[in-house]
Amino acid sequence: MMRPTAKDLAEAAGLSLATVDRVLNDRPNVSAGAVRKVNEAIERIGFFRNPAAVVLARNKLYRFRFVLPSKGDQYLLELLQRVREASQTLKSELTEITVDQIPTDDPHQLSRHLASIEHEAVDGVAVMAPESPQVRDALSRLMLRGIHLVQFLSGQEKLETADFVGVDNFAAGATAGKIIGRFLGKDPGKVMIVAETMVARDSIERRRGFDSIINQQFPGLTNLPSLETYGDERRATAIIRQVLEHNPDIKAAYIMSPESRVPVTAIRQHTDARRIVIVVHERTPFSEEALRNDQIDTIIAQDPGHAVRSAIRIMRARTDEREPIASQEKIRIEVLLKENL
Amino acid sequence: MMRPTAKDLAEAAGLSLATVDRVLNDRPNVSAGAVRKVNEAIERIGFFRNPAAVVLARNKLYRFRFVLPSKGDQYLLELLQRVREASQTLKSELTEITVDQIPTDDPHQLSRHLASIEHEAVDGVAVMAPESPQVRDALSRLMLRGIHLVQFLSGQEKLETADFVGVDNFAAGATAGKIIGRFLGKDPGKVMIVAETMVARDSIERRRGFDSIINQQFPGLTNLPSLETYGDERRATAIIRQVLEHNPDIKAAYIMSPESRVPVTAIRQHTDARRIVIVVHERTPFSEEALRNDQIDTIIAQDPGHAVRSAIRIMRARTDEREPIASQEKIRIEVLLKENL
DNA sequence: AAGAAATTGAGGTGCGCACCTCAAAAAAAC
DNA sequence: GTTTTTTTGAGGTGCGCACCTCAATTTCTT
Repeated sequence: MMRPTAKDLAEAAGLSLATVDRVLNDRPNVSAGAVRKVNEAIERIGFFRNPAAVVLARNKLYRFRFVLPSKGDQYLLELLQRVREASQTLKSELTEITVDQIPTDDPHQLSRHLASIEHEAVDGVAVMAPESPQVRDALSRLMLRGIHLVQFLSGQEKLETADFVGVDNFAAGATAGKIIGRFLGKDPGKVMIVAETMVARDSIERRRGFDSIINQQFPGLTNLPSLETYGDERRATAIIRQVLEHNPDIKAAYIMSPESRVPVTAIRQHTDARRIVIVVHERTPFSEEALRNDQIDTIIAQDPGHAVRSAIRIMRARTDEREPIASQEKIRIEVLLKENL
Repeated sequence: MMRPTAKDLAEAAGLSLATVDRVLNDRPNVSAGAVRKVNEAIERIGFFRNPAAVVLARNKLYRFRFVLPSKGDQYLLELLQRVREASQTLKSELTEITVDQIPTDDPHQLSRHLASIEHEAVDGVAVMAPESPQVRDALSRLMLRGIHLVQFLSGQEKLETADFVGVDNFAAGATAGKIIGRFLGKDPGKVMIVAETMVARDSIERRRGFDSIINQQFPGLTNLPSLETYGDERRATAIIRQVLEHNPDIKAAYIMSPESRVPVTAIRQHTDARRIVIVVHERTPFSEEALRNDQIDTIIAQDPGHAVRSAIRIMRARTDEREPIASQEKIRIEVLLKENL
């Protein structure tokens, strides 16, 4: 009836509590036979450590940190909000979460910052930053110091030994392509593609996914070269306008950057008469509103709340030396229409 | 530096540990002044009970139960699988989950079963069952007995005092309508709609949502009356065939029931030449495969794993007398294409 | 003012485990 | 066979809280 305790386990294994404790906690000086006996008994009586007792006895705080860009778009704000929420909720669960905002586009500064993170201060770090060899090295060294790393929402080339939280950007691009292709039907036309920069790995993969679908399945459509805004509003508005004027047969636009306000506004200003299909990334107050007002047609999103919680769960599991549950930690590529917002 | 403990709290409040304990656990014989002092001190020093210690001291198991239909489709199997998974994971977290499979379409039997659930045996129950006044009463009585109820994935009319886990079926139907409308473009045509039965509230709401979008936004399309399969394969195949033959201008099909194998197979048999758009509900091995093979175009899904975990989290929160975190517990209407499976 | 009732304090126990020490027993090495 | 090393056992402490008892103090009654 009652859950078996370690004492029951010791009895079942025919050993003392001390030996059982040694086996359970991988302490030295245990014979192979004892290990076997204990494991057998665990199976036999169905023993589980009471996690509450473990936490209490270890009396340890989980200390996790998010390293995020210092400036960014609305999506970043959403993300920060979710981290704060999670932090609040987890305060009562022995988990302390801090956020460092760093100019992540400066590899020097970022890797210096990463180098300054001590194992004494933190158990796990979730980093969202663009790729660079320096950063990659800094991350590797972080892991060597025994800190559990989560590569958070894209950026770096995947380190094999680190966990990753985020979507498959090739698939995300492909999904955008499929939506645009199907919404346009058989009419031929051109597709405008806007990115903040094509240096980032995310943009490259999205573009590849997008191209692959359009080229294979929608031969009537032609993808224009990617427009890069460099986060500059004036530049963005100008080049979008120019491209729209030179290509009256543009039927759709794919905004790959998480910041969609500037491109969408620019497009809408110059296409009053034409109704072109627009697909953007990430759910933000702006994109949500735009979807509601029929300014855009679809949002391809990854739920930031999910991502944050998933990263935390993974860091927690790693700290406990457990395997994360893969199925639960996969971030879905969400397709949002006005109807399922 | 250290987390404040109850002892620190007592000191800060200028009271004894015993009184603090009385306040924290709502025990009798405490003056209003003491309550005030303690609450003030809690705010001041930022006290949180160590949940691990609470669980350990209370030494109590969470006992939750899922009441599900006894027979059903692949989606039900998925659901059972997810419940088993969660049950396995939570075994190590003092949570015990049982499943009762009941012929939920027999209100007598179901309400008798619900009546037999004792508060001594279970802290919370998640019920998935079609609506009926009898069942509704049985559920109300269940709650009066102090058992926390979650209305699980549709079925009953919502009880105000109970929690609900599931999607908005009107919105789900609307989403299906939007997809079909946009995929078909401007071509006029008819849409076939298949349900298991139109008695169930879910089907009715999905149909209403679907109709509202098609009628408002896609005037070229006409929705045919709902075909009811009653879960009978032969009947389903026959009526689908008949309707397809009588309506050569059918351009799309919306399968509302979670069982999509029979209708999709029937449709594909009789539309080799025509390529009609098919939207189905729920991700199952069949629907997933069909999407991969281009037999269908879109799946509207609600993640069963999510739903199960959400129901458990809610029952747990209620048992702890905490508020569930609403934002985390909302089940999304997922739009699945081949690309974002 | 005396008795009754309500409130507070002091102190103990147990929840299940981690972590520690010291002695005893068993196995290995010589 | 003796010494060294390894393995085991017994026992204790503390983690932070819930829950209980009994006595002491305060507040309310009349």
